[in-house]
Amino acid sequence: MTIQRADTKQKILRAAYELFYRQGISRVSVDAIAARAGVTKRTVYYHFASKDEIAGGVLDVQHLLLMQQFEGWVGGVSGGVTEILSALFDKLEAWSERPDWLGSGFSRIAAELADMPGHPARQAAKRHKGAVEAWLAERLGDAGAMAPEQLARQVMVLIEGAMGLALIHNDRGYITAAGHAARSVAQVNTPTG
Amino acid sequence: MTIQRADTKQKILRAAYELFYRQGISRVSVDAIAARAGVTKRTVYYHFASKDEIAGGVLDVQHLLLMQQFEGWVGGVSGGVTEILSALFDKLEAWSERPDWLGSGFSRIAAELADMPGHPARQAAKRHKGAVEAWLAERLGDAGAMAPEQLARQVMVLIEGAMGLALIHNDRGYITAAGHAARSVAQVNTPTG
DNA sequence: GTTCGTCGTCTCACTGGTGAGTATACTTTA
DNA sequence: TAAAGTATACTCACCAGTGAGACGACGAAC
Repeated sequence: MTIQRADTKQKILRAAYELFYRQGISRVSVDAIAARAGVTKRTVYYHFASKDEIAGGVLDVQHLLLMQQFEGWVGGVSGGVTEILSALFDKLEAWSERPDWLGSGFSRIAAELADMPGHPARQAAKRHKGAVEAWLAERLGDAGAMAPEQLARQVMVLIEGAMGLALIHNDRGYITAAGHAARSVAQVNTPTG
Repeated sequence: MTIQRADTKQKILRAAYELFYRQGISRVSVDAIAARAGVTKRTVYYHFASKDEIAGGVLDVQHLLLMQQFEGWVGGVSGGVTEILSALFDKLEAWSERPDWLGSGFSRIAAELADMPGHPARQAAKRHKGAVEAWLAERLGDAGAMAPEQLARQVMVLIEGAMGLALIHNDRGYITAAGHAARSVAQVNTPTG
């Protein structure tokens, strides 16, 4: 039955996401995914051709969810560039307070698979980061930034670095610092007024 | 013989470094390390108690090498904050041009082991990043930065993010952008003059 | 409206291979 | 000869992926 099928597949994807986010791809076995989803491994391989395909599926779902997340965080902000950046980094900081927070799953998987540029999960990470940057550039442009693409790229670097160092040091102060830096960069980037 | 012993141990560490840097820890087997070092696995386990201990040893060596690297890059720069930051990001960009470049090994291993804060390699990464930040703060303070610790932290975020995104997108433009951002941040941070 | 065959979905049990780590014995050198 | 260092050959657990078939729903035949 179609409904049953979709349900099982979603269960597998959810289980895989939880495990992949915590442990990365290499250290998670398909057996573990199956066990967490409450099905047998053979069922997993009925729905997915390979472990890599599961990873690809997980990241596709996450990409959609995260774009909604960003839109929800910043979509309603009505001020200028500074207000957008403040809102963005505040939300990032709040997100990082969650007890199960382990940084950006996309970045961590890209780091894990650094030597495999063609891996589906690497490609998904690249597409995701590119989409976020483009979305941010548009938001910043609408808010009156002078060189929105350039500013968006610098802000992306700050987000990426803040997540990485907050994780390494288990210190959210890096996100605060990145927020300050983002506003400094925007200030230099903006016609004085 | 002590010399022989040290020699074999160094060979193992070098082989392990090359494999770990490329593939991370999980995907590298002790068999592979032994093969690359030209010894048997039993010999590896004579010199190291476990795979984790090999990883820790590798990162300890890398930490020393990288601190020398940074000192070599920036130690001779005699200008102010802007000159130091320019030199730093120029060197980072040049480093990233190397064909076998795969970002910061410390960051990538920290990402891989995100769920294991007590792992020796995680601890080593944390110590390393902390040491670099402290060193940078000192350099920036000597060069006349107003709030060197704060600036160093922001620059660390930019370095971290630049490495991460340059790797994901295979685009060194992120390092250039980070360099510009660093100088913007420093400019805001500095008494006008 | 009951039997039958088919299809989508799922399980059990397995393969071939690799993982970390080790028991034991041989070699070299002081 | 005693100790350090290396090798052969192994244990046991786990891995990605598969072969063969069981279960239940559903339409067709009668």
